[in-house]
Amino acid sequence: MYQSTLFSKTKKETPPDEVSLNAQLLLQAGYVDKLVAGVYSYLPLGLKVLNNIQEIVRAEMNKIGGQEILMPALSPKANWQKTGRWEGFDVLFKLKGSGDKEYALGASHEEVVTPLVDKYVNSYRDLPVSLYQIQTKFRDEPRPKSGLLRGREFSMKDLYSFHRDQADLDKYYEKFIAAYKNIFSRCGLDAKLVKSGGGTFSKFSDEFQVFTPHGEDIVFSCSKCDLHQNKEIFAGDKCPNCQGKLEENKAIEVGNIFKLGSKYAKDFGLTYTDEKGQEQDVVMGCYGIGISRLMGAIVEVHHDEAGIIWPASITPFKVHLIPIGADKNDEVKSETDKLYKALQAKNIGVLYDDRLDMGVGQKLADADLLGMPVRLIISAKTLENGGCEVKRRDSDKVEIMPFDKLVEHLEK
RNA sequence: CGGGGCAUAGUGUAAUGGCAGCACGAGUCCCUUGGGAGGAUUUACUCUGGGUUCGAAUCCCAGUGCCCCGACCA
Repeated sequence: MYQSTLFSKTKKETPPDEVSLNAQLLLQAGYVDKLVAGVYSYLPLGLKVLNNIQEIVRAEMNKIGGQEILMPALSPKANWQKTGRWEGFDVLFKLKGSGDKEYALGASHEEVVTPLVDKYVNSYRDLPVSLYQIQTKFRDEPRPKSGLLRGREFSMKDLYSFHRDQADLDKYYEKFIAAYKNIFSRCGLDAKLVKSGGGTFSKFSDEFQVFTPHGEDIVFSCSKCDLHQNKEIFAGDKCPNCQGKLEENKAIEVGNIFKLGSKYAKDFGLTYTDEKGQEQDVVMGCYGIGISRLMGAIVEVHHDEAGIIWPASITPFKVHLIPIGADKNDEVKSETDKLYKALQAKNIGVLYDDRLDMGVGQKLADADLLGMPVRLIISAKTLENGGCEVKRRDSDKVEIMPFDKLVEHLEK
């Protein structure tokens, strides 16, 4: 993509009132725009990142048998009354339509998915089944904060699994833990599985937490046995497993999985008939990942003083191509154009800084801020040296590489 | 939902109760290309509603919004 045509622009100054790093960097670099507290627009580059994260999540969910659907964001009051969450879910957005009919904006989808599954699941032969969606969630948080980490409207993947009994759920639950670990590591994050307090309907849950100084959760980790527990449920000073010493860390919750049991199945009469002709309650699990929060968490972890450092797996473009002196030097211009086409032909994502009226300092500062993993510079100097300068965003090492080797090198 | 801070041009900031200014940006022109360069010229601003005052960006009251701390986070 030509940078001169890019809708968003970087800002010279960091937003002065933002403290959280992901908010500062994503706003300054023009990845997102804030409409009101906790509500963001995703601009062209930001949406690319979000989509890349979604694709990783999709791939891992599909791999373990998840089937993607899309449920409505709007749902009728009656469904929420059935589960007791019309009144019981503090952050639920409620609204009135014509004829004073009342609705909720989806804050979670048990109230939609359970009656949906009830229409199709009748027999033990129909189980297990896993349905997921990637959708905008709405929660009227009392205090949105920290950029993308806690919003009133955010992108979430929620999967619901349905089983004939607890043993089957337990078996699947382990698969999800493995899939979640893959997702986070593919996104460049080291997420720890943390035991945590559950909500109203389950005694405990498992959270995936990324340790960073700007997290809002506190996690106790055992130095000996790799047990991690949320402060919510545990506040002693020794590991309950092995009496090892505990370390306290701040962390961001990027995923949360629950065993729901039959609570929602009972509310909606979701049952199946077993081999003996007996009617049984379906057992459910629920598995969430905050897609937009994940994007914020990645920035919290991957950055330096100059800007963002995107992991290659989710970067909007792999390469930032920057000519220097292209308006004066025809060869610089033509070689850069040629390389741009060659990279595109190989499907290597490339942002071409073709802005002619911009000083080199500004271009390089933009490149650092925007954070593409590979920076390529072509100038009279690099052409004299036989090629193009290659620098990775996460290192200070600079090397000159001939054009014929370059494309091949970048394909790796 | 309790507490604190802040609110001036598109952005960032200045102005004892007395002519709202500067920088960046944006427009036009010139110049410039290895770390936000320079010149000429144009452009645009006091969150909302009340009050005090001869006079309010400035003081007072209310509201709204943003950020931060806490509570909350199925």
